[in-house]
Amino acid sequence: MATGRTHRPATRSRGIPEATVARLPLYLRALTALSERSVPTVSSEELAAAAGVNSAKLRKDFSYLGSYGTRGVGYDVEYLVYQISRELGLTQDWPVVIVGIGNLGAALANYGGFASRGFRVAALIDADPAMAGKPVAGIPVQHTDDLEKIIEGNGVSIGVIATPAGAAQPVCDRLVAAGVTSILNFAPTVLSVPDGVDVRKVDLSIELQILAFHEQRKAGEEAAAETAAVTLTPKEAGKGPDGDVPAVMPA
Amino acid sequence: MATGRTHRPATRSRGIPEATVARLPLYLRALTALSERSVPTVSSEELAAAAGVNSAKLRKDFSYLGSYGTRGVGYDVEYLVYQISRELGLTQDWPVVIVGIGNLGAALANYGGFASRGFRVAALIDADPAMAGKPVAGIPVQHTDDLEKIIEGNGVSIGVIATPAGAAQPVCDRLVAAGVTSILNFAPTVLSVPDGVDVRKVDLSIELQILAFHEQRKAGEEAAAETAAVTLTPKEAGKGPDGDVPAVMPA
DNA sequence: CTTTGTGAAGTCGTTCACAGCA
DNA sequence: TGCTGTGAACGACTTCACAAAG
Repeated sequence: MATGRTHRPATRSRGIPEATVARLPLYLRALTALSERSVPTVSSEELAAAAGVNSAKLRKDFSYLGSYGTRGVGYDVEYLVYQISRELGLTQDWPVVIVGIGNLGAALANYGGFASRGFRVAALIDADPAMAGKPVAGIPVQHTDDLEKIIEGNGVSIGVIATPAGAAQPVCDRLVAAGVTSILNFAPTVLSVPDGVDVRKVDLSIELQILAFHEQRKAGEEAAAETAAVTLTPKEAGKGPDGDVPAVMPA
Repeated sequence: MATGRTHRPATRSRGIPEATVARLPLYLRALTALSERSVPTVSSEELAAAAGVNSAKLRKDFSYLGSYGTRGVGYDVEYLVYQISRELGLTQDWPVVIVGIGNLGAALANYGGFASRGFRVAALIDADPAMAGKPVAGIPVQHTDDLEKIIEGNGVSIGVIATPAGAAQPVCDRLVAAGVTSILNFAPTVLSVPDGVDVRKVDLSIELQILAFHEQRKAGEEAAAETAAVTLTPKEAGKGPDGDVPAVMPA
């Protein structure tokens, strides 16, 4: 997961498990596609396949929202779209600011997926005075000096941080002080925020590292299949599983 | 979390839980920062704070790797950096290709976090013939036609998909056929891949939707605190928790 | 007969709390 | 004494399997 929450003791929000909440957007996306193809109903089996989960999980997830299906038939697509949208709070408009208009910030500003789901890019903010006034994705970039004014003037409660790592915490502090209570962080840093503020992080490098781990493991398995138990029995080959002796030793 | 795996029955790789693997890059980042400041040792408490987790979890995580600490003292920073790097497979070089050089693809190509951790952008690939030859982040973009040649010629096993949703599955199929076994997917689609191929996805829109859910909940709680139990008892207020009556009704 | 909704069982992950070691 | 390493308790999430409903 390129993602994860920070802080906060995993409270069950309105009785809906966090894991379920994280899948609702997935179901919504699949349902929207069906809706566009004018499909009237889906079974849990079909929808689960489209969303990439198994059907038992999907039914359990939906059971937290209520009894929205019809036994022997399935789920009404339009109705489910509405219910999930409402549950996720997408029936209202969410003004969002993006701070840090580098490559990534510009990519985010141009990303179509925002607008389509109730999110509106209310402002782009950057610390570089040379950027000020320049339009990115049709929106003029504003200077960091006006951050508080922008947040308060637009009633923004969701902020996206796409600054370099060093700038992230100060920006975060200012966003929070100005009233932002949800932050999506793309900077490779741990942000500390007061209680009541949600932080979600996306870290590209972390995702790749997780893939590398599994990739390495695949390679190791192939090798192991060839050399098939030469010296050690597969089970219990000494404590700390060392490969080669490292150059550095512990104190 | 902006992330999540697709397919595959959550196999415990080399005995290390998936949840632990996902946190190793976090520890590594914190340790690298300490290393740059020439800090020789850290306690689980300090390191946990820097990584944004609690110390019990950190110790448990490390216990899966081996006994790398010293009781009464803590962990040797350099030694741990080495051990975690090795465990994640970062002591080797991972050539990576990025397919789809739009705003996001360009941002990824320019992202410094890759090179710093053993990942090397081996090639940039785009379907637009007009892009071919143009340098992005100092690397010339190549045309999709040569995808297989590029993958095989560079021994690439990790691919990043940053194409529009519609192009993602075909691109994925070609990557896999050419030998890629790990994919980082930024396109908002569920990719289907054969067994043995890992897919991780990053979906910006999904992250925002999860934030919106919690944001909405916060607003609801404030309102509830004011109107304090007017009509319904907090517990059991009828089955499906409806807000307003929807425009569409179920079949 | 088909497909949902859900208790019960099972699996995985986190936290506690303390024995063990330096 | 201080801090790690870890069994054991706990809690969250998933899967099973079937009763209930259309």
